[in-house]
This record gives sequence, structure tokens and C-alpha cells, in this order.
Amino acid sequence: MNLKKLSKILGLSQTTVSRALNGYPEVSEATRKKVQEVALAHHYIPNMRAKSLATGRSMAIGHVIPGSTRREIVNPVFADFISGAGEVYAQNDHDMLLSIVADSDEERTYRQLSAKASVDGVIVHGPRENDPRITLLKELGLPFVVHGRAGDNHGDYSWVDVNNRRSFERATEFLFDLGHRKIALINGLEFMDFAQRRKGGYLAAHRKHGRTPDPELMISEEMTEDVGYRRALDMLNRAAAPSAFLVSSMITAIGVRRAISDAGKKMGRDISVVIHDDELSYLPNGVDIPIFTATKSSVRQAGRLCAQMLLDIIREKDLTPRHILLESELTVGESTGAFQK
Amino acid sequence: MNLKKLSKILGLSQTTVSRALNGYPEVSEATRKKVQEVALAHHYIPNMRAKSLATGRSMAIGHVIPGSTRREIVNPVFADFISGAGEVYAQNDHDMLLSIVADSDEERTYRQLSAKASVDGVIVHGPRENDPRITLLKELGLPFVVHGRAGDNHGDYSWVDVNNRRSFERATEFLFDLGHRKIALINGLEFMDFAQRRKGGYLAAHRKHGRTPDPELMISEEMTEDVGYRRALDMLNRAAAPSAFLVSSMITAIGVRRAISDAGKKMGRDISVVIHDDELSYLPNGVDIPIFTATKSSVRQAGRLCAQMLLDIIREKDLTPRHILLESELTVGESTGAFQK
DNA sequence: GTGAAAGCGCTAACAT
DNA sequence: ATGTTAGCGCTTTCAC
Repeated sequence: MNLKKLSKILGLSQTTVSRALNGYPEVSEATRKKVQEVALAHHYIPNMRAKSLATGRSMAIGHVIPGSTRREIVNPVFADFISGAGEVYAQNDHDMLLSIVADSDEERTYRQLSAKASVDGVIVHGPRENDPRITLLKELGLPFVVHGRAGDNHGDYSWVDVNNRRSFERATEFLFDLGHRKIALINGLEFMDFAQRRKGGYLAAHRKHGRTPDPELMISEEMTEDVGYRRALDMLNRAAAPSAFLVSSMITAIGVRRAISDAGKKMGRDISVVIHDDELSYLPNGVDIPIFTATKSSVRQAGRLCAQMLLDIIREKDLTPRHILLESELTVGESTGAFQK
Repeated sequence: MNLKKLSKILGLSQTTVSRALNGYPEVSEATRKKVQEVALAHHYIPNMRAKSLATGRSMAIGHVIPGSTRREIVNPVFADFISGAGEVYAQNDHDMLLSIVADSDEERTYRQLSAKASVDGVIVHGPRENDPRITLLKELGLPFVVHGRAGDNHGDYSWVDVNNRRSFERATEFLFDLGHRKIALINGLEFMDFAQRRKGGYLAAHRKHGRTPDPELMISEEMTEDVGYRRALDMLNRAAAPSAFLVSSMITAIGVRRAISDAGKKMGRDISVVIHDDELSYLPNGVDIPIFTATKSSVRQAGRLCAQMLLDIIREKDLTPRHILLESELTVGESTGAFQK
């Protein structure tokens, strides 16, 4: 079923039918009603290919995921984020276009996306410090929102981010308050913006408490379980072993947890783990292990906010940058009352 | 830059330019060369909206992910699968359209996807027994490939699947050979096709060895870490505790592993864990824990194969069903030499 | 309030 | 080997 046939059936012109369906005011309520009925009865759904061409809008948003090299993104966070964004798109009748792309073709991908006109805007994932993609997107005039930030000495642009710095500062202080003195930081790769900010918070807390952090206790690597396990085990077997861990990802924390158990330590007041990601949908939250989460802003919510912001930008045709900084809450697993201050 | 301008610059008709760029044979090599040069110089990339409308092909594949209710799919398997499929699309100049959709509007989503003509075909994720989506897609005439199968007493359709039955049969026999007699099966939800097949393999091995499986050692639940932990702990605390676990997902296996450790058992000849998913990109494979993987066919590879099959179906306009059954290999983590037969 | 006609940027049938 | 013309299915002037 298409417009032509439908208008024939109704004995009206394509124009009128189109107007009736798209809520234009100049059509009489009587005909509008009639048109809507018949359209529904015949399962009429406008062909997007034609609609896009005519309106110049694709009603689709692109998500470009750096593929092979950095695995940061083929991780659970991604699934939750996408799922939140997808929710918003569904409500607003938009599609989501996903490009998994080798780091080397990223530039080409964006240029293509823009020239092919298959999306109205893009979400940028996993920004690095001084990310070249941002300059490129501005140059292309393609609306975009960044999940996270890409350093500060960059021109302004729209982003949604968690207050990583403050979140880790408070988590560190929390551990200090519990009596911990040697706190390990298991962080993500250094060129990731969030890793820098988290480290900043960790260091700030140390300064504030007049303590110098042990460089051996700070590592920046890929956020896999394996890394968490090995590095935590190494640290626990040192003379100056840490009594607490600050971990940048739930996945890594699983490895850390296992290391603690293998090292024969018991998690408790003496060994604590504070992680960052929370509310990932397939991992336990609040089960009976002493894990603290440093944020309460879920990844899924970030996905929703990014999507909504981008849709607003496109609708209002206003490219002036907007920002959302999600403040975090320090939450403690339910069975860990003993660790509350 | 568009065709019109480009052809004006070249002093040729749009038709010739289009033909030159799309590799039609009737254009002279001289002009083709010239056209390609100028097109490249001017960064000409054809507008997909227009191209789609003219050709009737979107050059896009839809992936419909059941969203909220069943979390089976917002899991790491999904990310790896998608990433494999995305690779193939990129190579073939196709886009991937992702719809995260509430189970209740799945039907509507497929109808829309078909009517809006925004995709040339779809991949069906997480099939259940007698899945209604398959009938619907056939009725719509939209090409599709199923990742997994949806029961057997269903009409024929194209799928890519792992030999779940044989994989679990062999894994069970392997554990028997190691001397295990009480083997627990921690499986996915019962209405999932793969869970049925895996259970079938588990039972077949028992029959073959003349053993009756303990019903208390067989559970079917959501594949989360939490479930793995709780259920394994329960089992280990029973009088007739299992000495080995067959686990349907890596995530769940993490929970099982933790339970074993908490129950004060050591994994070794006496306690083994055999899981199914392998090569998930962010989880360790072959680290120094006694985990066996029952398949070697990676999820990412399944993604590639699904995508390639669908692309072939579309290109050849041949809807006759095709199947790929990936045979599994039982592999053993590298540091677990002690557990080899 | 409704309709006729032009056009979005491309491809494809039909000339030549 | 190249050009002319007519759509693809919709929206959007412009006229009535």
C-alpha cells in the first residue's frame, strides 16, 4: 500500500491524504478522520526511502563504534547504553544505525555517513583526549553528542558525562574514612578521557588527606577480568599490599575479587573494592559481597540522555553545545551494612 | 556534491556518470577513468536516500533485539555477535539497523521495518520454541536469517547455529571420563531453543552411560552471575553435592566459580566447570582456572556467517532456506593441563 | 479546504 | 558508447 493507491481509494488527492496524515492544520477534521481510518484499515505506512528523499531527513541516528583495536567498547557498558538510547529512538520513531568500524577507517566512516545522508546525527562513543572525530564532525556540520568528554582544551561541543573526577575523589575519601591507607587504583587505558578524570579524583583525595599515593598501586590497562585478576594478585603479594581497590569497571572488579579470594584474603573491613560502573543489567548489584559502587547514574540512563539530547538538537536545528554532567552517589551493596560509616 | 553537479563539471550526462561509477560495461574505459578521478577529487558519494528510492534496495540489514523483558540478549554474546556481523556489512557496504524493542511490539516492529522499506532483510535474535516471528517474516516476504533455531516442527527457514546438543553431550561424556558422577547442569530459560538442545545432549550422555541424572542438579534460569552463584552454592551445600558443573554461559560460570570458592571447595579433578560460550572478547579465555569450553566456534564468527548468509540470500534473490551448523570442539584452558584426560 | 505539478537525487528503459 | 526521458513515493509550493 502506498500514498497513490490510498488516495485513489479515498477519492482524494495525494496531497490531502499526506496532509491529513501528517497533522497539517488546513485539512478538515472530517476528512482527516476518514483518511486516518482508511489508512489504518489498509495498514498504510509511508515508505521511508521516499519520505527521506522528499524531506531531507533520514529519521535515523548513527552510532559509530571503534571496532577491533580498542575493546573498551565491545563490553557490557555498550549493550546497556545502546539499549537506553534505543528506547528513546523507538519512542520518537527514529532508527538506530550501528557502524562497527576499524579505528583506521573512522574518518572515512563519518564522512560517508554524512555524505550518504543516511543519518541525521551521530553519537560519539569512547572519546579519547583531543579526539580528532570532534573536529571532523563540526567541519561536516553533522549534529552529534559525545558520550563522555574528550579533554578540556578542545572547542565546545555537546556531551553527556558522569562526574568521574568527583566520583573517584569521594570513593577514595570514603575508603580513607574506613581506615584504609594503601588504596590501589585499577584504571582504564590512559588515553581514555574518563581514566584521566578518575585518576585526577583519586589523586585529589590523596592530596587533601596529605598522603602520597604509591605509584606501584596505580595501573592503567584494558578493562578485562584478566587484567584485574593478574594485577590485583601481584599487588596483594607485594610487601606493601593494598587494603582496598578502586576499580574502573565491573568486569575488571570480577577479576580483582577473584584475586583477593585466591590470595587467601577475606574481603571485609580490611579489603574493600569500590567499582565504578553500576546497574549493568546482567551483573549482580547488591549481592552479598562487599562491593561499593561509586556512581548511581546508570549507563542505560546515559544512553537515554544522549539520544534525547541529540534528537532535541536536530529538531530545534540548534547546534549550540549542551552538556549534562551526571552527579554520582556512593552506594553500598545491601548485605554490606558493616561497611557503612 | 551530487550527480547533477558532477556531470555538469565533466560535461557528461548523469546517466553516463552513474554508469561509469557503478561499473556498467558499456562505458568506455577512458571516460570511466576520468569520471572516477573527478568524482574522487570532489569527494562525491552518492546520496543513499535517493539511491534507495531509485533501486528499491536500502543496503541495510535490521537486527531486532527483544529489549526489556528477557535480558538474555543484553549480554556479552550480543556485543560479539553484532561486532562480527558489522564487519561483514562494512565490507559489503551495507548498514546495520538496530531496533531494541519491547517484546510486546515485536510484531509491529517487523511490520514497520518491512513497510517502511528501511531494510532489505533482518537477523532474528534469541529464537524461542515455535517462534511467531518466523511465520510473520515469511508472510511479509522479508528475507531473514535466524541466529539459532526455533524448534524443529516449524516450517523450514534459514539459520546459523552451533550444534548445542552434541556440544553438551560430549562435554558431559568428558566429565564422565574424568571420573565425575554427579554433574550439575546450569542452563538458560527453558523456552529458549538452545537450552532445550543442550539439555538433550546432557541427558543423552547420561543414557549412554546408563546413569539417571539427578533432577535437583538441573536448573533452567536466566543466565546471570547471580543465578550461577546462588544455585551453585545451594547445590554444593547439599548432601549429594555435584563434583562438576556444566554451565550455559560464561557470565553464569563466573557466579558458579565464586560459589565454589566460597563453599571452600577447590576446583580441580574434584570440581570442574564446563561452560559453553567461548572467546567472548572481554572475558579471559585460558587463564589459570580449571574451565573447559565446550565449543570453539566463536559468537563473533556466528555473527559473520549470519550476515554473510543474509547478504547472499538478498543478492541472489533466492529465499530457499540455508543452514549452517557449527560443530564444536572441546577445548581446555591452557594452564589446566592437569585436567586433560 | 483541496488539488495539480514540480522536485528530492538517483537509476533504468529506451533511444541513437 | 552516450544521451533523453521517465519514474521511485513522498512532500511542498502554488493555484483555485
